[in-house]
Amino acid sequence: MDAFFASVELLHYPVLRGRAVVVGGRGVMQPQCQPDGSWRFARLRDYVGRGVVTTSTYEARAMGVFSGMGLMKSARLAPDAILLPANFDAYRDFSRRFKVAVASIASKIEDRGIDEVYVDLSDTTEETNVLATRIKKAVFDATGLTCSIGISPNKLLSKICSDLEKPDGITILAMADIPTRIWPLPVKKVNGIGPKSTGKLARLGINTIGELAATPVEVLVKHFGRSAGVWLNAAAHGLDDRPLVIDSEPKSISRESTFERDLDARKDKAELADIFTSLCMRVADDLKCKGYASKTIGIKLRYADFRAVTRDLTLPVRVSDGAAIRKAAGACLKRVSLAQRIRLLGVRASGLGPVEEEHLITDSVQSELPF
DNA sequence: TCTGGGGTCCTAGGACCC
DNA sequence: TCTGGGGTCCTAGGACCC
Repeated sequence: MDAFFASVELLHYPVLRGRAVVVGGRGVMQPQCQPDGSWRFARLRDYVGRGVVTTSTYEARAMGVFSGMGLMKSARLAPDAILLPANFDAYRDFSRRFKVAVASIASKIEDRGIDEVYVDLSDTTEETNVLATRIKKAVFDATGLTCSIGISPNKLLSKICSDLEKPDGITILAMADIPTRIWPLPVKKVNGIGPKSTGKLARLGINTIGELAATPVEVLVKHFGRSAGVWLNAAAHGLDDRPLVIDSEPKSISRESTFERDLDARKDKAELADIFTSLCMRVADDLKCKGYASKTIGIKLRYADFRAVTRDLTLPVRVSDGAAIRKAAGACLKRVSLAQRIRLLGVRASGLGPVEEEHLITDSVQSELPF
């Protein structure tokens, strides 16, 4: 989907079309309808806090404002940009609608988060461009939103080329097009090559996917290890044999919160305890809502210097209630240093499985006996 | 004025078992 | 006296993605 969250907001506030608009932050003022029928919006320049840009319109991107950037920093680039609070319920609703629309045309779908899917079109006989146009129309009819589609022999290439003609694009790519269309691109366009790998490759003088393809695999293996080196080489040649993952179960469920100011384990004890308990309760709610229980409870702390630590505790049986989660998370908390100020606290449940019934737990305890 | 929140996957070491 | 090899589970950290 193109600038998904921002585009959903524009459906709601069409007066903002063509403007630099940013979605993000916490405690951002909801747009207010004036007596004369006009809207009053928050401005980026007035934001104070630790929020980041969740999505920005293409007009805002043209000013250098991208996802993940601190709002205070982006305010220097685009002080007059409109700032809207995120409305995740609406985005989830539009997400469901766009996926249903795609599914009405192609049933083999891999869910890749709120605004992306992979679709297997290999069984179709329809002309590719016609098919892509039909999918885009179905999505637009269902949501009023545009998307961009990349069609290629595999997921790696489709992901890259879906981005080439954004917004509202269709890009069809064959293996023979790789030298002209893929190799000139920077390596970070490959899904899986992030900031760290991009930096490391740059230090080796490798900046484009073509330069990566021209690098002997032994050189890559030497610097990135066997597994990553071989993968980098294959990716640069557009090779990817991963199948679509049609149905998948969640592996973990977590909640975390960054504080408005860094908190001190001693001075802000009560506040931290409240936040910690509430995170545990939210994880418990999420687990129950989705019908899971968790064998491993973990915590995450981020200190004022942005260093993060995690601790895990695996329990004898899966749990899903807030009290049990809090108890396990509390035990994890005892194993981290609380000498430094804290900016983030998180609670995570993994090792997910069905909620165990009382008699099953008893059975399993009994069966543990060695006689 | 640094840097959200919800995830997945990988690596690597140690415990433990057969 | 100087000690295998394979497998699984657990833990911690880190890279990456949406």
